[in-house]
Amino acid sequence: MVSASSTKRPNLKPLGAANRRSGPAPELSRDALVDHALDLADREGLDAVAIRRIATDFGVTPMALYWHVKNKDELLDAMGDRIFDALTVPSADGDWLDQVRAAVVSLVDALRRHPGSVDLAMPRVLISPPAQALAERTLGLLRDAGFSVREASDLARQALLTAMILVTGRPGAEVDTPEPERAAKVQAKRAAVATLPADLFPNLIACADALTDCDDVDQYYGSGIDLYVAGVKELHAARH
Amino acid sequence: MVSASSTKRPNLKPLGAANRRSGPAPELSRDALVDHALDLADREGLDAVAIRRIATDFGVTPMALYWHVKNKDELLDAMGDRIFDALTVPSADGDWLDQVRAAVVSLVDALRRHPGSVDLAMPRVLISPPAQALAERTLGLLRDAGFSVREASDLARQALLTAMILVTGRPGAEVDTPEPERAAKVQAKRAAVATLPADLFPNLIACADALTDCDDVDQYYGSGIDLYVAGVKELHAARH
DNA sequence: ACCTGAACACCGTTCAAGT
DNA sequence: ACCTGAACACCGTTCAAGT
Repeated sequence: MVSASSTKRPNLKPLGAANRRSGPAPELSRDALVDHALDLADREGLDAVAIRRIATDFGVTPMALYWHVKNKDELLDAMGDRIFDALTVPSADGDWLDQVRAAVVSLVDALRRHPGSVDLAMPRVLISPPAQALAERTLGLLRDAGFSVREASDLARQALLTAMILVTGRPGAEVDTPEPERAAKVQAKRAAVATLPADLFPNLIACADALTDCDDVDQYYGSGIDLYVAGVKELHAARH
Repeated sequence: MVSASSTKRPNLKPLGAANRRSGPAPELSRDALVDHALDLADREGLDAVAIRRIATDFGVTPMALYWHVKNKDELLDAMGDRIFDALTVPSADGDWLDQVRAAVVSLVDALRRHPGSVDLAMPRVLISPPAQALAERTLGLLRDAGFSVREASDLARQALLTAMILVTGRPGAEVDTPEPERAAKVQAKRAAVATLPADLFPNLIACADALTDCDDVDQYYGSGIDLYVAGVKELHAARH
């Protein structure tokens, strides 16, 4: 019952562990590594996911990580896989278009949990089992609706891309920048628009606030998904 | 008519300049810097855009770059702006929906020229003058068609995101990975799919090739843009 | 105006060695 | 099985100094 890592600590630094905020610095393990990396990416951006940085967060030397993970790429891949682990394949009832919508919704929901690591999802979508399951379902829906292999593939890919881009490109969610300078960037954009001649750029000026911020997050995702589903519907209708 | 930089070269390395492939290593200047950085990103990915790396490409010390550019962020911003410089605002004739399509096409065409730097575009879209012009036009079209400020803003943003994602996510265009390992990654994906039970994943198996490669690039972009335009059309029709 | 030298605080990774 | 020490080749950036 002795608290882990209280014994046998070399007398180097004051403590070495949890000196970063929000870091309880738990037992080192592959899972703990991936979890911490995902958290880090969400809080400070993907660039903050550094072997050395994570090592000090765990109170350990950088090389310790190489026991649990082959190299940084493998860590990144594991993060991508972990994102899809939260994926739930929706139940198969309702209109086929509703089911397509449900698939995109579940994709968006999974990605929203780790906005800082969304870019890691694409390369793993054909490898992660839950993602494979959802892909199979979606492709089946599209194929049954009459789309060709090429069309269904393109539409399914677009579904993932849409979900990714909604999360990544959400205004007000620049994940990699801490509050002080994030506000400065938004300010810079609005300022750049504000100096424009009002007679030449009436619409841009009118939409500046709507473009740089996002009052209702759920309706933002809703309308993004609506656009995709509406596109699929229209393309399907145009096939006759 | 003496060739530039042939005089007064310190006797350090053999030559120091153009030792990287494809590098004529021209006169150092802000424009040359940005051009080279864009090329680098297209050939080897955005990570290859490093101050020190670029410096050696120009045959110069890293600190020399800081005269032409405040820091790396400013270089990245300049790259984003340069992408939009190739943007042509399409002529204003035809159906409003055709004009919306033309706007997306021109966006895609600009982004396709620098696939490695597409991610730098989003933060500059409200700051780059050509992008402002296209945004104004697009927002005007959508507003005139009856969409609200919020709707028009979301749709216009989605247009940019769609263009970005089409270029970024194009199968067979993993920009950051040189040929040897790129083929290996595609192979890994297809292998992962191939080992799946054929009775449970018929569609995924049937679509594996279509998902991992892109035979006809122009039709790929065409159908991606079609989906967006069809979505806008359907959303517009649903407003009555 | 334009560039260098030296220095600092980072980064990923390998390899041999410790327990 | 799990971690460390030392080393290597990178990275962005600052500051004082050169021409």
